[in-house]
Amino acid sequence: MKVRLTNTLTRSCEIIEPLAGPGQPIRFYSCGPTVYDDAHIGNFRSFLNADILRRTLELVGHEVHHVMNITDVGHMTDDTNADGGGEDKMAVAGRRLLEAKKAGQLPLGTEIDARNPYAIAEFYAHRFLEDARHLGLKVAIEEQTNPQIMPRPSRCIDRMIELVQKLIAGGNAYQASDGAVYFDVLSFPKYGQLSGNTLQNLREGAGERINAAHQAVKRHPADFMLWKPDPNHIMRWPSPWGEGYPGWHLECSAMAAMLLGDEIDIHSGGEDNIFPHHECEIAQSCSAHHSESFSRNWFHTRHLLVEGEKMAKSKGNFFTVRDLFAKGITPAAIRLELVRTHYRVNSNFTLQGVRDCQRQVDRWCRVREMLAKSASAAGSPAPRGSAADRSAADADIGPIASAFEQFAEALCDDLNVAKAIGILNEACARVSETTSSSAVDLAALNRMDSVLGVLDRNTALTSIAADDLSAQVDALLVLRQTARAAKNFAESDRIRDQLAAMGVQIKDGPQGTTWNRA
RNA sequence: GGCCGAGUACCCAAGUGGCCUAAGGGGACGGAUUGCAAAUCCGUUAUUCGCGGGUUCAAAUCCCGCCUCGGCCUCCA
Repeated sequence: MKVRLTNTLTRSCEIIEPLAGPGQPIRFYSCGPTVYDDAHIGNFRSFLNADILRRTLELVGHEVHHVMNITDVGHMTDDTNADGGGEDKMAVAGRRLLEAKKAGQLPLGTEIDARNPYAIAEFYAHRFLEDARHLGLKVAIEEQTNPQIMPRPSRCIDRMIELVQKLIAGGNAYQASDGAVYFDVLSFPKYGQLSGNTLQNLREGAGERINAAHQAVKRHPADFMLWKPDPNHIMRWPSPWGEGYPGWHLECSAMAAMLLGDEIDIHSGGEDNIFPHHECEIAQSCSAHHSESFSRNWFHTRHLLVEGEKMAKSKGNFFTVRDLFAKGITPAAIRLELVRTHYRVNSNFTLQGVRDCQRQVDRWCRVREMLAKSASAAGSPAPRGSAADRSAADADIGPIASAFEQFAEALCDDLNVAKAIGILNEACARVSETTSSSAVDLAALNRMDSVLGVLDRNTALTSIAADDLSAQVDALLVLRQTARAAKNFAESDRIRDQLAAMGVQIKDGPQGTTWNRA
């Protein structure tokens, strides 16, 4: 089975085969977060779709070398001056942290030097990795044993300087009269191929955000910065062009080449990365390495709306994943809500949608428990490798196992997650408790979940405060059970109402009463 | 102005020329179950695909026009 994926560069759906040859790993680079604040659900939609792609490639047997950067350098606040002006976002984050500290809003035990940009980046990078692992981002889980797969640009400045030197030597970059080094877009005729923003189109567009004074020193208005000398900047390094900092397109070109090679298979990011970021990366990488292409396939996830509107702090519809964890929503439900809409369509994140996903995952978990119970009761081992064993298992193939091919095929078809979910649901409805195929079905379900990544993540992250609650709830449930045994239903219902007022919903089952936060 | 997407039931969403009188989930409604609930399980829930034309034996799917929404055009996932 082969994975087909829409390539932004060619605008067509293409089969993914390792560039290095059959059986070789797929080299996959994802643009990761910039760590001057907590990542929000929109960021995670893009990261999780990259994760689904990676897991789908693995499902069909590819080895995937996946790298995701954690950007801690080079982002400016001032959008009217794209050539490196404005304030460093780390400096702004430091001020914000300082204010939060004064207001007593930082979590207990947080000690951070808000004047040190590296400490700020480290603080948010750590929080990002926590969030990412909760949501099952495989690259972040692997990072624990192999830290280099999530590189930090601040530790790769040498590679960036080398790249700039190569570009200058090759005639693709120049130092302007303001001291900054710029990429010469006229030296790269394919500029604009990815985004459609060809130099011709850019000129017609006559962007109003271009600052005339800065444009004056450049050979072409679209030339972009590679190195900015600035002895007063909060994060700066020595370079042949003076102490300063690198342009923000440089990091991915340098780190992808360092960790994956000059040409890679797939490069991903959010749709807003298409231009200018990825367009500029292509120009830099191809020019520096004298190669035809930088990445064979470009994978872009469209933006997320929240409750039908563009996400914005001022609208009150801005969520970080931590906000949602705090509401008692499980990581699995958030993960599913963020990946169930096709990656090439804008999705609309809603709290209702998260609840839908929660119920969906709960149901799959129940099916899995049932299969596990039934399989262990039957004592039937998972099918072994021998031909005889396998044919015996085939005779007994259950609804989930027989849906597996279709499920995988849906994912291979440009990551049709919604269709795959539909196939799984139909199969779940046909699972019965008395079946001799439980072990086979269970194995198939677990394989499906190796892509969905939700079944082992369906537990709410509880806080310290929650433990007090559970002690109270348990005490009330004992009282209620006593009342019910005495057929004092008025009292038992009163206790149930009291629990409901505490935000606790209860279920009477054959094994006793269970509860959860409503 | 340039480039790129999208409009399918109350909500989310699959379907890109005939197997579509349109998957799947949520909700709602009906049934089973329950002391009553909740949860669970079963069933019902779009003759119709933004609007108007056209092509075709056949259109949600192709073509033309229109309307609406979203993204990018040097902060951004």
